[in-house]
Amino acid sequence: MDNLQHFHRTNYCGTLRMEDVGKTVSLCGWVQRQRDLGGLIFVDLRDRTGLIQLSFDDGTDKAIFEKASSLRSEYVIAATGLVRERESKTNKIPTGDIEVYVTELRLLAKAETPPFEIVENSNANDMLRLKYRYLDLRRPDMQHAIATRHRVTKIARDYFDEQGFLEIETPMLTKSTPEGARDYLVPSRVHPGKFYALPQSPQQYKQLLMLSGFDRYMQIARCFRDEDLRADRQPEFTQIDLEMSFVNEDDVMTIQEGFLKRVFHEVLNVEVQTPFLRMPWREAMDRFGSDKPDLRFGFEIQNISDLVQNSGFKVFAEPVANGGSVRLINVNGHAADFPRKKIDKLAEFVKTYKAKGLAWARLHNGEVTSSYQKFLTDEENRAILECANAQDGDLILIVGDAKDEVVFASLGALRCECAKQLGILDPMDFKFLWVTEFPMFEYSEEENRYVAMHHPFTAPMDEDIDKLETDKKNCRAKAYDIVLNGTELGGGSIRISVPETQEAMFRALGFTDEDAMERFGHLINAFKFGAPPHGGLAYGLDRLCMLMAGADSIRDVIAFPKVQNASEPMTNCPDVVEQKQLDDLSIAITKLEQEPSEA
RNA sequence: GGCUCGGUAGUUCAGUUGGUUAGAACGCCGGCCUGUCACGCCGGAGGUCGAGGGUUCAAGUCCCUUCCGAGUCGCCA
Repeated sequence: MDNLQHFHRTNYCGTLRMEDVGKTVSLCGWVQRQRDLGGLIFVDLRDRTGLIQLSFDDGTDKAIFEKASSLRSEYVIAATGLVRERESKTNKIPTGDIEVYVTELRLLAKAETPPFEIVENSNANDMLRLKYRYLDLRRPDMQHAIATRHRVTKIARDYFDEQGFLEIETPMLTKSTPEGARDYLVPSRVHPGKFYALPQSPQQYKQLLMLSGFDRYMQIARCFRDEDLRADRQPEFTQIDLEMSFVNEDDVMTIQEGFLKRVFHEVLNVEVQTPFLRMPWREAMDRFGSDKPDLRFGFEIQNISDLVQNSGFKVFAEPVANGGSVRLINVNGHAADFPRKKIDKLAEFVKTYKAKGLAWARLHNGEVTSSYQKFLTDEENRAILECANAQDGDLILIVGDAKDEVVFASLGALRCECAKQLGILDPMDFKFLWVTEFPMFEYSEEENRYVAMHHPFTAPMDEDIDKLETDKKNCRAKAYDIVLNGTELGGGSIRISVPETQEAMFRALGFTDEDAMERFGHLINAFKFGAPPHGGLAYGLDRLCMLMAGADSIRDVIAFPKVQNASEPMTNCPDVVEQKQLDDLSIAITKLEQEPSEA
């Protein structure tokens, strides 16, 4: 094995071009592939910038030629040689017109055959990729995704610095919060039986920083939530966290639009139009059945409750009579794409969202077939199609339920599912939207009370302040989410800065004064000492990067992510610890996980 | 916790109504080869069909249990 003594890299592989012909260069990297033609050997050398071809022939020193002959995929080498034009140029990679004719070759490390090929667009399964994540990260698309993430955070720091924000770190060991997600707990050794919590977000600290007068704060903040995973949810994730003093909603949103415009321009060369569309939560629900609507396509929701409430068809009439509604979407122009079998699948799909069924009408070749028309009068049938603005070729999908939430959830998910199945979603078409005027509260069936939809420090809209305790259902918040292509990119609000309002909020949530003091005493006390009006926002950095990288999961933009059961296949954490460690922490294990059999 | 889909050479997959010795491609190993670039040609090795149990003369295939993964509902202030 060779070493690097007196060897100095002069260039990265993927950056060499025709104008470098004639130069002597020294390169380092991994062997992508070796092609031994007998008296002639080619080696594709890879580093983080790309590939370059090395060549060896009968003019090459014999020892070097033999060494080149022994090279295998993923061996680590260093080579010095002359950049020259290739004899035949068939390769379209950026360095495809040149090669390096090697005069010195050092073998720095051998490599076992990797469990999957180190190539772009690997189709190796996720588990295998994660078990050997360090190899997976060698692949060009992962290198690109991680580099993209770096650029996004770099631009965030630059942009917000220019806007007068200070980057300030907040603690990772904090106090457990009563509402919201489950906390990850950290036992205290010096306080037996007591625990820190890892932060779900730096929310309270950043508000206190406003109180301290820092005026504009930002942090690339790691956050932790002990909840089940999703394609866009990891137990630890990263926020671009921001807070500003002496601002209203407009001020916050305008600053953010500037940031997103710049990130998309600099990273993707995509020009984003500002200001973004703004839409009250109520309208988003009514039109799209979602608080994070994807605006890349139509299929908007129409309410047909009035048209069918008196019909003899119980499936339509009863939901309305019981306080719910009947609504439809028109998947216009796509009746032919949804034969009966596919509609049946969609009916199964909406059951996921607790819909009892799916009524439908297809307008195809001048004929109307539907699952419900025989139960309705001609007039009712006509009214429904009219309301849907139905033309020949359209597909109408109808859901009714005594609970509006079920209707919205079903149709909201259905319109996205249809668009997905139709393949009309362009990942490089970026449609931003601010969703505003969120409800302050949502009813928790589990807890039998109203809970804060955002968090308990969110300010109510000025005109709704008196509804805080009298009309929780209709009380709206100064809260806003930034939505991109059906994904919640971030959310924020103007915070409560008036102690009396904060007290009213705690009362509204059912906290006694003692509860509130015990849990948020530091904040309540602080606010007595002169709190500036303030508000902010936090982005899910992982989601932003995922959308920018065109990835399907935030795992693809996180170097070392966790799998669905919150474990990490490479290091095998979480894992048992030694009894001594538990004893130090005064912790006794009461329930042991069953030992899994070998998979 | 629920639902759906999946687990077969190193990898990605195929495997019929249950029926001979479980296949392909790529990768890997050996040999040949002076312009390849998904090099080519010849040869070879490689399998606890996730695990356990059951039905059967016979199970990769059918049944039960279980583990693992993906998606999703619940959950995620």
